[in-house]
Amino acid sequence: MTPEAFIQQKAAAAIQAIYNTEVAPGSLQVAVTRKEFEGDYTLVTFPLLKITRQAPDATGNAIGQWLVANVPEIAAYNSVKGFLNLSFSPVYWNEALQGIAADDAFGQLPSTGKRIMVEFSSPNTNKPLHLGHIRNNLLGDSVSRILKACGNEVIKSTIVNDRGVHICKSMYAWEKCFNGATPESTGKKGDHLVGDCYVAYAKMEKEHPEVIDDVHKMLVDWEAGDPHVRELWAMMNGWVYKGFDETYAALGISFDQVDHESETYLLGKELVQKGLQEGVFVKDPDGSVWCDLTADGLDRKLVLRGDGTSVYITQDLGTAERRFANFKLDSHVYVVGNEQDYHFQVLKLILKKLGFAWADQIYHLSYGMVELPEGKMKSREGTVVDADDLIQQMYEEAKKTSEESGKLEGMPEAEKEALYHMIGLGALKYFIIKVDPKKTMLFNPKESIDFNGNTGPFIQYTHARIQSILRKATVPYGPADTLGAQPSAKEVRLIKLLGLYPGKVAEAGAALSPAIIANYAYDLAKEFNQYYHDTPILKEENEAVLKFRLALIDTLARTLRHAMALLGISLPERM
RNA sequence: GGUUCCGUAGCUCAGCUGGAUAGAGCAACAGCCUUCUAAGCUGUGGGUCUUGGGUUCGAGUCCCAACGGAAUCACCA
Repeated sequence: MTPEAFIQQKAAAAIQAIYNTEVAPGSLQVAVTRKEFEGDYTLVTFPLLKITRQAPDATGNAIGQWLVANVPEIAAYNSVKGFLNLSFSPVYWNEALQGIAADDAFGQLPSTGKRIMVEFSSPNTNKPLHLGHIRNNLLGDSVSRILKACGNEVIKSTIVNDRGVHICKSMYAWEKCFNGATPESTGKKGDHLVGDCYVAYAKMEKEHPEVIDDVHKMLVDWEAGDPHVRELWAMMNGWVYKGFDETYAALGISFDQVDHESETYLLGKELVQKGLQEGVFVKDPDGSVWCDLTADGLDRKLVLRGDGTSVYITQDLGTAERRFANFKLDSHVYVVGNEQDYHFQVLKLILKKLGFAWADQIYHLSYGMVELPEGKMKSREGTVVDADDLIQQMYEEAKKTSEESGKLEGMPEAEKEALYHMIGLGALKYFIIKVDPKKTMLFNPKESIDFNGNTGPFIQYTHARIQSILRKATVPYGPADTLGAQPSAKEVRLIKLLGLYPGKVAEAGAALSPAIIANYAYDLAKEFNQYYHDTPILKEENEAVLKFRLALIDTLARTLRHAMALLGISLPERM
């Protein structure tokens, strides 16, 4: 039970005893005491005045007195202007810490028995990944880990947009003006080469607008299964996949289920027929099929063209239906930019009209764009921040900082390399993930990403500090030692923070917001560094106190590792 | 024009279901390494929480309106 819930329960008993009135424990307001006041948790008494018929302070005093007299865990109280501040006994905190230290699965919530699919990344195959994709990938990966920690079974999925006019554009340009260039012949990553083709095409179209007709013919040929076009398509997509795989590997991201639009783009057509029969859709004289959403405050939405071909939402309807059926999903999270808010609103609504009960279990994790100081990234103007470049840049920054510090002497070269990657990635991931997903965020390439302050490396560094102490410890220690000494005020603060963690995991899962975990991890690291600064650990002569502290910081390190792992960030032993 | 999201320190961001004097980091300035890792710690300065109403004992938080910014409203994906 959390300390808040404990106080709610006991305060309700107090009110019952003193005022002979029953209140629901959950309705009582309990918050962490502000640090300028004495106490651990605060009961807000204002809402109780109607029951007590007393002034705020008198109410606080009455309840406080009863609690101290009847609840052994509560050691002291003071009442200030309607705020009843309660202090727990030291033993309470010892036991709280012990509970956490002895729990190997601390941070892992009980199973819900639910299966959730998280779709993210879903790239186009005509250009390399950029910073916007990184935000998508990191959010999707992290949310998957968080939902797992919340006790769900999670299936990470992506749908590769491998067909359509965009890839035909790259194919067209490659045939016209790349002289058979390949990743091997140019030494270029495949996705970058195909991206170059796309840029080259844009230039061609500007000078000769008629080339678009050839591209459209290519698309028609593709759909007809023309061997030459299919072969070219397969080859170029193959290059892109290889390039993407490298980027995913560098980011530490993987999928359980990979779909390709070339295989799913025809899905949803039967669903349209079903909708027509049920009167959910209507057919216009030209043969096109629509869903009328005007009664819901939206427009009419096309679901099938007059020539019988599908539009984007057609296959999305079909894909959703197939996934819920095939995987027996309880819910489905789509990590897609906020530019598609309207699309998902419509998608859910149509699925609901088609009678699917699970339509309400579709969540659009809508995230904001990443902007540069000059505004939006534009591939045509060359202001896109390339994912591979950025990852490389962070690695170099980490290497430089590490070498300057000189702390890695004697470490094997291979280990150093791995560490630079870990730190560079940690900086990048944390930078992106600490921001509330729904907010537009700013990236300034000139300032790059900091390694000081509220950053990934700060937390990694904190962890390395703790591990350094634990390595040097000469006495054994374990969960039982958490009972061996009375915690100081700073130690109580740390234990209190630790206790918040499972709640933060639940909160992050409910809000689909990894930022909650990131900010928590920062608070915990920050608090430890203050503690570290003025509390010597290894120098402590009282062995019971020494062991208590070792057990405490070991638990801290473990919790930091767990939290950061939910963000896909590893913490080093040294740095 | 309709809908949705956003607006907190010079900059980047926190702020839990409404609670006490709105917090961090960066940048600026001043300190702390013969002492467990200075990627750290301590301190100073910096705010009409866009504005105006409303609900409430109490509003950065909830409601309404205005202003500013973004996205979207395709037989594109």
